[in-house]
Amino acid sequence: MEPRKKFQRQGEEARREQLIQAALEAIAEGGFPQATVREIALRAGVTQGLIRHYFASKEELTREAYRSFMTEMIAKGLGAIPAELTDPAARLACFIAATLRPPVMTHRQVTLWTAFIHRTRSHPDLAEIHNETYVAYRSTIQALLERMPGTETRSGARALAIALNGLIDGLWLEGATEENKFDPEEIVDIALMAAGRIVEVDLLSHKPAPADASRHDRKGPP
Amino acid sequence: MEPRKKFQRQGEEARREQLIQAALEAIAEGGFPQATVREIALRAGVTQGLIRHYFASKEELTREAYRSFMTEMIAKGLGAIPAELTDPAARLACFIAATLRPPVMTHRQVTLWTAFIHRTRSHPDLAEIHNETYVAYRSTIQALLERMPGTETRSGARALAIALNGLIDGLWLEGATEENKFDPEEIVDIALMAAGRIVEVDLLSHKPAPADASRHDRKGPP
DNA sequence: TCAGCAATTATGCAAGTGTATAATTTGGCG
DNA sequence: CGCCAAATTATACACTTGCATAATTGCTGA
Repeated sequence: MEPRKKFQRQGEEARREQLIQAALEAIAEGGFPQATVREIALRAGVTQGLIRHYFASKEELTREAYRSFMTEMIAKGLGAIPAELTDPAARLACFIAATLRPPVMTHRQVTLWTAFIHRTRSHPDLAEIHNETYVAYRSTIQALLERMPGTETRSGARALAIALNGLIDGLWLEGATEENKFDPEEIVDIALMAAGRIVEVDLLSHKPAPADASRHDRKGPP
Repeated sequence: MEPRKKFQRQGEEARREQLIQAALEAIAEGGFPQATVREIALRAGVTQGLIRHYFASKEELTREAYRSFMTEMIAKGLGAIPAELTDPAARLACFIAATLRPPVMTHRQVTLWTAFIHRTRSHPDLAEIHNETYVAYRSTIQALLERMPGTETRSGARALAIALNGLIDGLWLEGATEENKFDPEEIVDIALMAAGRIVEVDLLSHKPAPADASRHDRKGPP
């Protein structure tokens, strides 16, 4: 008879986070149907009973994973705007570029998004999370627009924010779909060109330089 | 003992179409997980064995449903452009407006799209269908652009087509998500404004009148 | 050190899934 | 009419799923 599996105890917080990450990994790699309780447990290196111990149901784990995913993604986009940058156009350009580059525009991210967005349609609790994060996202854009020329009226700002939001979302979706192999920076250039024309301000001249990929895996100088 | 169910024979073509429509209905209403073989059969008014008789597997039914759905949706958008319309700007405006109005921009359509797009990530055969239809869609836009000013160079036309495609897709997705209750025509106006600025041509003046809803359910005059 | 409790594993179960196969009915054709 | 292939129904099966519950183990505090 095989011996019982050895294990280490972990704090509640760490385990929950670990299970959430394992769930996201499973969904990203195999799609939602493959992300069974057993598969998630396997990836987390635990047995399936533990999931039930920390989450009342698989639905609850799904909810938390969705919230974690969306929150983190928005933070990544906003975090790319340097605090010391004051020019509204430059800030907007920064946000757009960050949204259309890794780690936000990624095959994995889009896959996860598509997985959740469908569930959103039949699960009101997921729809609520979608709403919260979506509103936060669009008001972010609107805030970036507010100090720019041509946005004197509220209705004007609203329309521009909706248009920009659509453009960015659409390009994000398009750009991370594996088959349309775009040059990494092409989507950013197109987005800045188009967004600039929509708000009638030159954004391309404020394009931030892409992160240097050669330094990506390094923590310090060689 | 209950008597065996009575049935009528139908031609192969009719049955296949019927099953495909039932599958789409099931997916649209209950999401992909609810669209089981039994559920689809129930909606089609047949027993589950029949599905297997016409489709080698559920996967095959899914494929055909996806293809049918996408083909029909593209046709709806293109079909809205009157043949006698020659002005390129007017034709583009027509296409955009049709894409952002019913029956293309609809909660049901977006729900179906989200259902399939996720499956696309793990099923190469579905990804292939996605690609086919997607390429057709974007080259449609590019064709509409080709005779417009500012698209002299190929690269210019390509960039504009990508931008426009992103804008339209993003607004389509946004506009049919139930929570953001937009005024029906608001999205169209915003799209024409933004697209017009991107291609630097006035599109709003070419906006086609919305279909008269009051005549919708009528076949003829009262 | 050791008892006790929470964390974790192990096992089982009922429901639902896609699919295979056998049994019937239908409609057309001689 | 009567027959036969094809269409359709009915039944069964093996498998997976989420969840519940019992059995163990690791850790901590006295």
